[in-house]
Amino acid sequence: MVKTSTLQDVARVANVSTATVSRTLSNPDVVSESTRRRVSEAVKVTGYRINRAARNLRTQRSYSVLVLLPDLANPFFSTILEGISSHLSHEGYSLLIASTKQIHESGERLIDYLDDVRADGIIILDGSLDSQVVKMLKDAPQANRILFACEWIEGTKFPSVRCQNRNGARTAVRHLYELDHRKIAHVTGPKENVLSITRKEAFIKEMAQLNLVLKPEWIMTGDFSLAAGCLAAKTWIEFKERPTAVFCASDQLAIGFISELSRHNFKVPRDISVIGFDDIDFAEQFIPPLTSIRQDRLMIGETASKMLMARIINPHDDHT
Amino acid sequence: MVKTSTLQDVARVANVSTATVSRTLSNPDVVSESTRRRVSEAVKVTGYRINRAARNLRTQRSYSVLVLLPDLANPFFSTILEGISSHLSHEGYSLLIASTKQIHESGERLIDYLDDVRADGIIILDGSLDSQVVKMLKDAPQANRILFACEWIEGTKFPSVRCQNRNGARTAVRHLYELDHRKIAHVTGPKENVLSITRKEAFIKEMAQLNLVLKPEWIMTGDFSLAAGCLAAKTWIEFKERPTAVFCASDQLAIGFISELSRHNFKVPRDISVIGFDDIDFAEQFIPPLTSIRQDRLMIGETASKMLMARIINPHDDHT
DNA sequence: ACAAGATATGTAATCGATTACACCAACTGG
DNA sequence: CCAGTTGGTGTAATCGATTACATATCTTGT
Repeated sequence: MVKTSTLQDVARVANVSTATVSRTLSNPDVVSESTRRRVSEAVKVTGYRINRAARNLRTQRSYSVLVLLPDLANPFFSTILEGISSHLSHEGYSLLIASTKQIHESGERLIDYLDDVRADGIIILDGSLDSQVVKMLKDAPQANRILFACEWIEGTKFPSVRCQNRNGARTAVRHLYELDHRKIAHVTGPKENVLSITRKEAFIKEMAQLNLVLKPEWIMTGDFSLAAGCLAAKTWIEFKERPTAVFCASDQLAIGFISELSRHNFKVPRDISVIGFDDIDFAEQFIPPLTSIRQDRLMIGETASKMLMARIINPHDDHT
Repeated sequence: MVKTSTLQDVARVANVSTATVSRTLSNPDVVSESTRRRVSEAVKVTGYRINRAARNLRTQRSYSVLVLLPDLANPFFSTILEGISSHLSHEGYSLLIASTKQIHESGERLIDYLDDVRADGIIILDGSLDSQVVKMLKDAPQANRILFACEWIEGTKFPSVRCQNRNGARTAVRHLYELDHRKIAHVTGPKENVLSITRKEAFIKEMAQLNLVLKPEWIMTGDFSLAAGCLAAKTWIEFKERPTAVFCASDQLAIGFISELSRHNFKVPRDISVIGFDDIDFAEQFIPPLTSIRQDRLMIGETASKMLMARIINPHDDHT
């Protein structure tokens, strides 16, 4: 076992009390210039490192935040994580990660993270949480230290940081309209997903706004995946009257769509214009004809982290 | 502030001492059947949840592991993370994440995570750590609670979990050989990267083994990226005598290579066979002609986690 | 010169779980 | 019948930092 030096050791060397050392470290302004120097010196010679476990116990805080993902292996979330992580680390907080699946499997309760001082707050990136879990979270007294990012759950009061879903969809349609497209199709995400629904609604609304005809079959239900994109492409090929443009609810869909078309010797944008949603790096580099509605995921992560931090530090505000 | 009940509360309700409650919870076999029942009951009625901060302080352990990544936004690591996370959660451990960049920026020292009881061990997924940092880690008394996965650092005694780089490269060459290819090119990863170097060496060795001619210019230096793959494709096109197959050190390279070729109306595998390395999901689904050397990243993560856990629990073994 | 305030520091309780040690009762074998 | 063992439980110290409160010293204004 490695023995690190404690506050006591520093106090002894600096010839002051532990209280003074603690103050010097966490609130240097209240101690005198000379003590500050002596303590700093003592910290240096003893190689003192604070013991977080002790601080956490005393302050009942962990100085860390839990991020809950639906699935760690999904690259979609990594940029958001990067945003969160960067802000947290800047604030001296640590980042804990868990996946919905594992929480569920291990029979652990999400709220326990807050209860047992493992995390000071939770950011949830999963809009399809079990409704029982959601209910428990909603009613918990610590609910104000939980927020959603990217996805959210309709009908709860949890704050959420979202990208411009409505606006994005509108922009996509406008963009295609300005390229003189009048027949525009849409490939949606999973049926029950809030993002899908929001984007689809905005799509329909904007089509109406522009007085464009929208045949029901032009809205193809997918699930954000490449495979669904391929499927949609096959459907499109079969149409008697083919839309000249398609707005896909994700880049994965769009890429699947384009690649399936190219397998059937259709060319983008010669035969059809495709616009995606998310702006994943991979797409950007790989499929030049793919235009995408940018989601600044770094920013989403950072904003979420900032909001949560504000709530942790000032738990009584309701931050409306 | 939410007041959760403590061991004391449970003890009072069950009419036993805190010691007994603690024992019941962590080591049920040593208490009598009847106490066990009374305590469980008391836990239920009080809604007791252990306070980890207190336990951590007392036991000087945090029951969590830090994973250090070069860059969170790189999707390559997410599957490894999934493997690590799943095993940790199964063992009741938490997963802390940090990126090399942020550690560096915040001026924090990696070893502090072990020193200040934030983490019990560290898994490093970054083979290009600053050599100063590595040195500090190597000499630290807690060095036996650090290990590498995927990448590693030559010349250190840190254990590392690796995929079959040498074997993979050999398999790739053999595979191409069996498809009757005799002129095989190689696109490498970043020059100084251990993975690149290992794979390149194995490639060269296997080519020699099979008595195949290997022109120096057939080895193209890349950096694992799509862009580098595109570049390599352009180089290939320029060759007077074109190799009929190419082994790319990553799937990204391979995809870039294939897509650049298709832009110049070359077809895979008609004009050239391409084999990648990593087996990223995306590639698999999207580029059917791409064969790839599978890296079971889930397994790598899980193995790393297991190894680390063994070292945490039994710190004096040297686990040779 | 002295009350009132400001400034700096020390004393000691505290957070909540773990565990070494002590203790007692019940049982065993000779 | 008693020494020795076993099983079950309680007492209290402990981990290391924070902080309310007490105390001491120094200013400052009148």
